[in-house]
Amino acid sequence: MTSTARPGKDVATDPIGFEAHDHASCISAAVAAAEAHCQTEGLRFTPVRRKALEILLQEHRALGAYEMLDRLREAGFGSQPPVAYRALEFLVANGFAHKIERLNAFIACAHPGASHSPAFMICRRCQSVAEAQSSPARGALGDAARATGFTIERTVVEAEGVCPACADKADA
Amino acid sequence: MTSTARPGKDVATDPIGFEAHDHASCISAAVAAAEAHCQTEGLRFTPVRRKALEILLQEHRALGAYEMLDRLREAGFGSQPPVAYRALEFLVANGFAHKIERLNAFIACAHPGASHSPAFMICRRCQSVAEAQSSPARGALGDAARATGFTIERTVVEAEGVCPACADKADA
DNA sequence: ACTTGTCATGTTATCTCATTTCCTGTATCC
DNA sequence: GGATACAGGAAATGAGATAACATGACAAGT
Repeated sequence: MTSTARPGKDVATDPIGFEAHDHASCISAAVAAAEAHCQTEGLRFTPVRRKALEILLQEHRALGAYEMLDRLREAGFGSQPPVAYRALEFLVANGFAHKIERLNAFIACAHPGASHSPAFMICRRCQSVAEAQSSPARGALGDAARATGFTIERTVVEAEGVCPACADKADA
Repeated sequence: MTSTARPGKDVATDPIGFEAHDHASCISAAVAAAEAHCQTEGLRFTPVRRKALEILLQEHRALGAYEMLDRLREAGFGSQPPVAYRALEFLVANGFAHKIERLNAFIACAHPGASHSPAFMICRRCQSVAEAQSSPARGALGDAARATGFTIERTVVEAEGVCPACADKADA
């Protein structure tokens, strides 16, 4: 994992997105954006859901459902799996988070609001995940779909490899 | 050997999977091809591995590891999870099968021998899976990887949607 | 023929991930 | 107030995956 496993502090150069972040403000901004979105859509941004999103943003990495459950329990919420799964399902359904199929884990959306067909780069060394955009329907896959009459509704695009930080470590 | 699935020949770009098959012969052909490949590569195409591949080919759909385990047990092999997982791992490692991350399930490779960066189309109604080719490293994802210094080693590309057969059913 | 190393298989136990089911509270609408 | 729809809590279980260890098959080296 990352060198600095201290949530909430000194994350300024956190390599996880492969870039630097002003973490504290990106959290509050994302939460506020989610809240606003829920308001306009008539969705309920309840305490568990808010807390789950905060946790994902704070960790800034892919979190398993049971890790999420631990955090939620610490925060005083229910401690049974469905509590975490329901909150995560809500976040994913509304574009505030994504599920990384390869890891069976969840991560806060890095581009909330943006039109979404996300792609992920997963470091097999440090497990860090970076989010990018993709348009898989416009490549060979799209051609195949059109040729067979398959209707694409959603895509999972996940690249596994080595992030720059781990590559550097290996060189040294 | 059959009309549609000739391993080793250049069917590589056919998005097969939502089409008719001469099943019996496509199974034996694929098994024979796998056997030949193992021979030349010095790999051991043991009874469990052969049976596992036959099962995948026969079912012609994505099979969970425990379903596979059930079939293997019926066929007189060991009945503990590692038996199935090891056989599946061998098949995947050698390109005879693929794992569908979205389903946590395994399917026989539709283009054995072809250079492999597979993409899948998964019907959310009937769970059928078709295999196509993809080159995700050449699109937006590849650009993002180069921009950040991420080295792509492997990609998972899975599209979820509705297959032509199920779409027809819905129309009717 | 015997030993050694390697790989495959079998088995137990355990771990992680995910869902079903049922019940309770609480907003909202009429 | 009563109906209804949704959210959350809790129990139990299902489903996916692996660690750890023992045994068996087989080829290579002596």
